Amino acid sequence: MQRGHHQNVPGKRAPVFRLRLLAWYDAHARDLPWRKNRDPYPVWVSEIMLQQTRVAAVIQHYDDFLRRFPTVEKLARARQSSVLAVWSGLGYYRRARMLHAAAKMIVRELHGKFPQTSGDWRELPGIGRYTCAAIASIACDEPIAVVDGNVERVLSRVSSRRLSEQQVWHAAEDLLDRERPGDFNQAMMELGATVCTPKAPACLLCPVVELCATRGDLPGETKALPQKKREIHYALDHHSENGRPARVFLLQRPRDASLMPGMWELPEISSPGDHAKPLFKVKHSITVTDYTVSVWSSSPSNHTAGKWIAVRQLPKLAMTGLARKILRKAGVTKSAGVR
DNA sequence: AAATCGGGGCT
DNA sequence: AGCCCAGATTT
Repeated sequence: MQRGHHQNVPGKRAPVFRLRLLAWYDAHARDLPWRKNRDPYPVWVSEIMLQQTRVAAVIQHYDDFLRRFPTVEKLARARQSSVLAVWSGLGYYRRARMLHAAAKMIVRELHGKFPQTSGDWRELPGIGRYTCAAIASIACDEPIAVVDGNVERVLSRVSSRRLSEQQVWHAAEDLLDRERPGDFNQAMMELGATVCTPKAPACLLCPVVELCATRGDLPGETKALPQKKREIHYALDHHSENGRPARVFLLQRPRDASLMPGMWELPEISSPGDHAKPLFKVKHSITVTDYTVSVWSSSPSNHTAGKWIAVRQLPKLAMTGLARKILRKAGVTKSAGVR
């Protein structure tokens, strides 16, 4: 009887939780591009893009990606470099390679038919415990719960306990609305992203505040990763024709580099040399390092390796996000919308 | 279990 | 200047 410790939202209150959460979601769900339908392909693409990536960042790439690769067949037929070019700036480029590999598997091995269960989705590269459940609940209506950073935070606040990974998944499964699993999962994440935020949660706006044990406090510890700082210098060299940028000198990263292998970037220079001032500076953070980037005007004679790339080709080139940012800021390329 | 993989936006 | 995000894979 008093064994109810293991229940996070007590069983009797779980139906109320579902009702209020879904009613809130029906009224407040953000109008996101991947919520236009429940077709497996766009849902799958969105879930891969959303791995460890904020909604706002995904929105900037999602429509471009689907325009370029409207079907799994088109994606499977594409070159990897084309896929990476559209992915450029989104980060975690392994996701793009695995998405591409999975598309080939779906076309060649599954004859273009998408998996219909979370277990079958799980077999594909780039799809782990979270993603297979997210896709299957949304696109296949399979009653399976997801746990991401949002869900974990919501559930630990609601229960006022720090839960092991096993416990979180169990709690999410208990709470799941089995009639509308896809909406329920998205509602949990939406609540975490927009109301039950890491800091300063908006409990006054929360549909389940009355069922919440903490109402804002988060039990347990936070893990702090040390963020290193580095300065780095790049050489920017470009030709102009008719007063417009025509070609730019770029370098391809080694194919076997662990970080962004095979992608194009500006040549790095060890020191600024005699130049008094860089063209400009930008800030950029990758993995655990915050870079202060200085961009220097440079003459061709300094270059040994690398290639002159036509500016018109740049949108189709697998460039690093930093290179894209620099070229945009330098006025070599226009704003992000160019295809 | 821990390390690795991008990048950016908010506090 | 931290923090941390609709995680998966490798070691």
